[in-house]
Amino acid sequence: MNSRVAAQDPNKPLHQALAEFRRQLRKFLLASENAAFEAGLQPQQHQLLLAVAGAPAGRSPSIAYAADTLGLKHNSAVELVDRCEGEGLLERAEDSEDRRRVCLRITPRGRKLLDRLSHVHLLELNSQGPQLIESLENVLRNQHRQRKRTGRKQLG
Amino acid sequence: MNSRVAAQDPNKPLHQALAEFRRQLRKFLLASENAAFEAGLQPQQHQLLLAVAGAPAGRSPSIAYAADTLGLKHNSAVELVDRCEGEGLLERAEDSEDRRRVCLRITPRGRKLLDRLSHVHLLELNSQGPQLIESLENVLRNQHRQRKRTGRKQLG
DNA sequence: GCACACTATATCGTGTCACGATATACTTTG
DNA sequence: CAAAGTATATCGTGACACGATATAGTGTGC
Repeated sequence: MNSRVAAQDPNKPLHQALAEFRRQLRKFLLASENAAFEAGLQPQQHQLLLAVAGAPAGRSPSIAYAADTLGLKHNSAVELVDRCEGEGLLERAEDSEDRRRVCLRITPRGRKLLDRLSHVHLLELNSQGPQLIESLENVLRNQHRQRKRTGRKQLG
Repeated sequence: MNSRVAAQDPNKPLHQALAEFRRQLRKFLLASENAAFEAGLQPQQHQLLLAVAGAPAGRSPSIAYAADTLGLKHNSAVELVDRCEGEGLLERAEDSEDRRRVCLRITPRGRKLLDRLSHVHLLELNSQGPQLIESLENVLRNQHRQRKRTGRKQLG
């Protein structure tokens, strides 16, 4: 065995596929961050605006909602909102139903920036989305090959 | 005009679609980070291992390669390698062709952890990959609707 | 074979941000 | 209204990415 140079690591194809997928992911995320920077926002600020603007119809976008959506702890969300509010991107408003809650509302300025950013993202995804999908599908194709070696150890 | 409660923001469908896509993305990224933590690694350490293990055949994985792949500056990559090396996940080796370069090599321990993580990621993507793709395609569908309002301002 | 520009890696001080622990404000329940 | 539960806020800490800078190796012209 040990055909030629290869056969070094039977998991290599999987690692390569996953690495390529992450590469595509990062490419998009980097483009997104750059777009945010160019608009004068921190990436996280953009994400918060998007989360608030994209909140499902019936749901009032609170701090807790933001934390959940962005995968942050409550306190981190509070701080992020502080920063956004400080730059006039959004504002805290009273929640009519529960006065413990804060209802986040995007300012005209924030909305304008977000609209522009969303447009940029649409274009970006339109152009590199297919590659992203392909790299993901390529990972999944790997799974089939995996099955026949489930349980085996790599040769030590 | 102003039909019912809606019509508040003509960009809302786009924002919602993008927000949902980011939500899917974060779901995967969070799952990935958790998997890394459970293996005792920082997410970035996992990414570095994956990048090194998934390097294209001919390419020797240097610091610069790592920085480029992970979207980091050189110095940040150096620090990340320091941390990984400190935990015995990989080691610096001499590059035979260019002695300025460092050739990153995964240790047996690092490889074992990475193999396990890649397997977990494969399962994860197999189960939530389709949703990710769908949310992305849903964003792209939005683009068609966009065309007919290009250039118009939202009603003030 | 040495001065030069160029590239790769390393070090250090700084700033941002997420976090845990904790505090405060409001709601609900009894 | 007391107690328990939930939402938001504050503060100190730590991880990490960065810019600026330093060091080491490579290639070129002469």
